[in-house]
Amino acid sequence: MATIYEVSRLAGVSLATVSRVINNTAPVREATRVKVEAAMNELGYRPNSVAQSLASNRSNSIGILVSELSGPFYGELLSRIEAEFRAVGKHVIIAAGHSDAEMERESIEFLRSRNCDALILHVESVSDNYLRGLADGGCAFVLINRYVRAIAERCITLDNRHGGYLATRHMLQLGHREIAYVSGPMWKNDAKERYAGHLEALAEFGVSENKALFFEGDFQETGGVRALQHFLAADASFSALVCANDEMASGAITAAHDIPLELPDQLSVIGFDNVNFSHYTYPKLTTIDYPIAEIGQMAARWVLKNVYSQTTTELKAIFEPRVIERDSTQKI
Amino acid sequence: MATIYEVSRLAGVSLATVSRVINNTAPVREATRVKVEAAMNELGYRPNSVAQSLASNRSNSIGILVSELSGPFYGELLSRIEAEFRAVGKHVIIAAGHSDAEMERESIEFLRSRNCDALILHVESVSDNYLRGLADGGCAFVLINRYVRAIAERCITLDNRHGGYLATRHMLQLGHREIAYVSGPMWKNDAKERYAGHLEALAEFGVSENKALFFEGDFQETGGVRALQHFLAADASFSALVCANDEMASGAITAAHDIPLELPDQLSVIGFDNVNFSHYTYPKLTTIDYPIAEIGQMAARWVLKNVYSQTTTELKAIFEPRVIERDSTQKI
DNA sequence: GCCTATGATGAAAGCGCTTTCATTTATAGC
DNA sequence: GCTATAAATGAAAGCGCTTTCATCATAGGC
Repeated sequence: MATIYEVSRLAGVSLATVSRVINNTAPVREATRVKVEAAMNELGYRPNSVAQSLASNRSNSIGILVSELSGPFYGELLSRIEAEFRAVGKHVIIAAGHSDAEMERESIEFLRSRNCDALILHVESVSDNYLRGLADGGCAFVLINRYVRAIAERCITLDNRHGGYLATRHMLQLGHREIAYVSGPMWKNDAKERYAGHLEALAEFGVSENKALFFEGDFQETGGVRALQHFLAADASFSALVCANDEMASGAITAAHDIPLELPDQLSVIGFDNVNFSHYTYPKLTTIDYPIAEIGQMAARWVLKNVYSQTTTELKAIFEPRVIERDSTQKI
Repeated sequence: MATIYEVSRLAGVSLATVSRVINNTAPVREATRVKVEAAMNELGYRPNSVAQSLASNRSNSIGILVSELSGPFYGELLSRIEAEFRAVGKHVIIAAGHSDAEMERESIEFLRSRNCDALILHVESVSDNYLRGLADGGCAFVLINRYVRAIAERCITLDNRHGGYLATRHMLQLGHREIAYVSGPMWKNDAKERYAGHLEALAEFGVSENKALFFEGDFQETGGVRALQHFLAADASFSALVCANDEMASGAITAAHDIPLELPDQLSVIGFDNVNFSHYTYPKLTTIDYPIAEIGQMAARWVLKNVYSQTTTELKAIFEPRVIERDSTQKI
């Protein structure tokens, strides 16, 4: 691989000048630029990005930490973030935190040791305090899907509470009054918020909460299966099932088929997230849209603006969910 | 951030010695090692990976190019590859090629310009010739899910033909004789191979091919929908539907529900890939397992062995598919 | 034509590490 | 105790770039 030195020799100019034409960082006479470009072409020169990083103290790499690389949710996120950075010649290093505090911390350290210019973090288990400390320590990062007051300006979130509210309100507006709720793990913030929204909608319609119609699942498909079995075994009476995510909704639908229960005639089901398999269920799942790609895009733009000082469109910190009505819900 | 120089000063040794304890690259007296480690701890020293890369000509980064970052298929692949490299302190840079020759080429160049030590490529559009040239050019890469004879030692593939064979044989063994086939785009190699396997199974059972029962789809859900509509509109007679991937199978199932057609009573459907949503369909999809995670793992090990000279378990180049029987197929 | 302001360019000093080679120190053999 | 050998360490030269600072060329103002 040719180096900048060889290019400078061939073009008959100094290293500095070649660097200038590469980075367009200072005016260069047209004739000189042409000479340099010709030399670069002749040698098939490509700058060594590692050397550039060392000298400029910029790696042009952004670390992304998500809980899982697989699963329908994060793929879209990564996809959008990658596209956004790729367009400006920066690259993305990925790591998985697996919803475990220790692994999340270790992953963050790993990414930092890689000299990332910035991090985009989707962490669930690490403490608010840790994140605050990270920010104080001068680490450039933006937080996705989590709100930490002390570093509010770095948080990009979905209004989960409103989403929970919309889901249950949708059922209420269809006339349902006996509404079972399958929550995610209550230690997870989004699970708590969605549930709070659920209660809010119930209250608004004057429906009192029935503890027998609450089940804490695990955000996995099996959680939905167990939830439905639990409600049925307890002989609970309900015409609608609100699930805190699509995986559990899908599990519940599967379990319902096995009973069998006619959907949506005997039971209306709504999910949350609008992951891309949600229309593969039968009946197609009504759900709450989680604009994860947009959120990823916004996170990327946050980095572009705050770390790379690029002017960009207005940043948006809170995204609004909305109901996607398909076939799994119905008037009672 | 502390530098190696400060550590050496504090420990009262030379740069070289500190480097030796960091990399464990030459024997260091125990007492010295302890001093150095104490100094590193005191300063909270972490080596600058960019400087390491520049000096050692090793970036410890591996570029991964897949068609899409989203979608059920690639997530698992990335997940496994990341885990494998992470365990040995290396990181993964990702890029998407979007099944477009130009973008694939550009992505490869992008990754190379990032000084990746090796590339793991899942490319569909770029030519065999280009790949051969890449190999000749000294680029270290391994190819996933594609076989190019000239660089066979770099290819890790699934036996797609055998998979296609298994899918159709499964139907034949259930007693089906009128079997419709929904192919992927025939310019894609795996689509061609799977179809070849289909024909092989038909031949083995003495069933002659019926052109009216072939449809070329796009590997997308809509392709499956259109396929079923096409066959029905043509008034074709068939009791089984073999789809070249799960997306199309899912589309076909959706379309069948709309007719409505009782599944699997009136029609047996089989997919291919065993992506993670395939059991969300109703009835749960019988399919051919594509061990994508294992393939990813093998690709990572190929790199570990051939690029980083690590001793590792035996490498395997061809993986075998197998039938995953669920509820969408049934004896006739 | 001379002076100044400005635009172009080059020399050279890093960036933080690895690695070679020479030197020093410890170990063993007698 | 002395030499031959091995083990441990240090000095210094890069790795390929960016960036500061000084210098040189050019053009306009009078």
